[in-house]
Amino acid sequence: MGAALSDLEKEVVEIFVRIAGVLSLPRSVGELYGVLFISPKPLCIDDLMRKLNISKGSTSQGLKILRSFGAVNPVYVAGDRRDFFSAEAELRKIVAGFVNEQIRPHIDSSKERMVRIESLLKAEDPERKEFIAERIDRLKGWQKRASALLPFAMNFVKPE
Amino acid sequence: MGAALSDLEKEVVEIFVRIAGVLSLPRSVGELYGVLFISPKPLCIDDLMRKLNISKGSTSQGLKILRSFGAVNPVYVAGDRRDFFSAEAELRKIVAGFVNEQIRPHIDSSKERMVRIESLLKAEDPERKEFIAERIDRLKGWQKRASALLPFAMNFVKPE
DNA sequence: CAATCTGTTCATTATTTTTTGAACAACCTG
DNA sequence: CAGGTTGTTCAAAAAATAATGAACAGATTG
Repeated sequence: MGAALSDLEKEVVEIFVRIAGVLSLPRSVGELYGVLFISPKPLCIDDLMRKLNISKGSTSQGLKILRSFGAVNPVYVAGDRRDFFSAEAELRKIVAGFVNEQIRPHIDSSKERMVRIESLLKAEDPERKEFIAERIDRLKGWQKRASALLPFAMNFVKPE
Repeated sequence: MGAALSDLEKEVVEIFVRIAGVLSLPRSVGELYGVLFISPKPLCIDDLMRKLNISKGSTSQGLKILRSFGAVNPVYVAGDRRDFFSAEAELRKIVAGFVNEQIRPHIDSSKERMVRIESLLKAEDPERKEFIAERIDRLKGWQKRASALLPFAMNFVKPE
């Protein structure tokens, strides 16, 4: 198990680095998941540091994030004190975890904001009121569709 | 038309600033769209600069981005040399523009990468080969589902 | 319990991203 | 075409984000 990444590993890691970018996660999180995803054996922090040339701090924090939405599972390795990890490969689980941890909070807070906006509307200048009311309705419609899309998307990701 | 934002405007802008964050767009892009979205009248660069206290450069660049995926429309105002803009309020159009401009390129490049990965697999050590082949298959499955989800999501956003 | 090993935390450093604003080009307008 | 507007560009500055690594805490082991 060499210290450096093979060409194949590099390509796979690159895929997950891109995905991390889309999801607004640090590059190192994508790197870590990529290496674990393509590794036949569970890896420990030290393996990951060496393979990716990143610091212990980044590795530890990155794994913490990956664990937080279930993208990585701890694996017990007999006779070794270190923590080992393998990539969760069931997309459904990862998506569910990610949505719950990183998406739901935003949705909730924007619902609260919408309530506030509707009460501010009342005090609005009559001239603009009609237009603004229309826009707020529209925005509510968008929000509703977005929340409806979420569970659908999660279901779309079927168990294999 | 006051220089500062009302409380209601601030709340609406805040919503779009959040959305911009999720989409990896600069804060100022969200601010600009927010102000335009809630404005009954088209606004020019100068209006936007003053309302948001941002520089002319940011305003110009932000509008350029918004135009690039059709989130903002130029509006002709008689007797005024300046360019005016209004927010595109049809979600379907914005989503379509955004997907085409910002998402498709990524999808395409990751398809190319997948081809490269499959050819690298051939040279893989037989011991690991089986496992890695399984992972690559899985990844291809994910990609396929993601591309299938896209058109569906776009269709989900129906015309009003 | 001293010595070692392992993972986490967090202040500092490095990197990336965004904003700024002055220079510029294009365009009116009289 | 001189003078005044208007929008764009881009080098430099500022701000936001991520990575580093030393200090630490807890666990294990002889």
